[in-house]
Amino acid sequence: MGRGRAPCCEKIGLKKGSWTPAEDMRLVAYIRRHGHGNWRALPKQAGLLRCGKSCRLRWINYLRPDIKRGNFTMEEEETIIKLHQLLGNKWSKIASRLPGRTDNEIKNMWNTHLKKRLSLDSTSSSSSSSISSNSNSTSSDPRKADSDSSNEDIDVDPLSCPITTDHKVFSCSSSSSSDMTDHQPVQPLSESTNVVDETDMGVPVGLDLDIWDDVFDHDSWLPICDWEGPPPPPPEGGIEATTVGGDHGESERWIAYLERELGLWASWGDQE
DNA sequence: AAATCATCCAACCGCCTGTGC
DNA sequence: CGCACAGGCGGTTGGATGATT
Repeated sequence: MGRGRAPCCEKIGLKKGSWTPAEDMRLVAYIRRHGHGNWRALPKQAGLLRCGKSCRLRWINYLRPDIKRGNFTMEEEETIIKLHQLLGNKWSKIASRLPGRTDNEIKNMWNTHLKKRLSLDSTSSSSSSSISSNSNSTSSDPRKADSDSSNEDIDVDPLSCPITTDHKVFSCSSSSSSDMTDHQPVQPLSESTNVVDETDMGVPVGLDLDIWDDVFDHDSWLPICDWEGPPPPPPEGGIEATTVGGDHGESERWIAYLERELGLWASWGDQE
């Protein structure tokens, strides 16, 4: 690209802006059923009036079941700072060392919190803080930082893989070049486990999806929270790594969680 | 209570890279 | 080898929300 390539999608008639819960559910349903082999073709096949890029971004940054949401821990922040020293603005590489965190999330975290914090640190203690000195050089102009020879060749993880914090961790069986945004495409569900129904609004039910660690007991996978009560708390504890094709109970629990997260619970209840 | 300002973060945009033909 | 395409990345934007006046 960069060679006069046409836009990734027809701009006309495609929706932009925030995603609605129904769109989210439709996207999740499609990906869990068919995988995402071709992002450009996906929205059409899934019946979404969205650009393929938009679908991909939404999936990676928000809908992927292995996303860890909630505040960054101190360990995570320190990890980001250290990795930024090494890698510069290579957010996807940094994200690959922080299981459950997306490059976008880390980038936002850096721009809104860590950069300020480091600049404050550097001014308050003008002594030789390697972090502040390095971050200054990299954050001012990331492209320069990228071309810096010290950052250039860090393709292989200079640290052990991955840097873990107190949360659930992905297996690191894949090669070092992979990262969180570069997982193998989600595999379609097998027919036997693939029970996807769609309501009139395209909301799937019976998906085989993963579940939050905080929401379900790890051994029994029974819900910890009261499902008849208020919605479950935000998944601050992170989510277990994906195991596509797990048992059906997982599906239902996950979809129940999604329904609540996306605010579809009430509307579904109305429909039934 | 209303207006204004500041902050956060989801999403978009444009460019780059990798791959197949 | 060159081209076209798709995926991916990083920078930026703008709406939403919270804080302050």
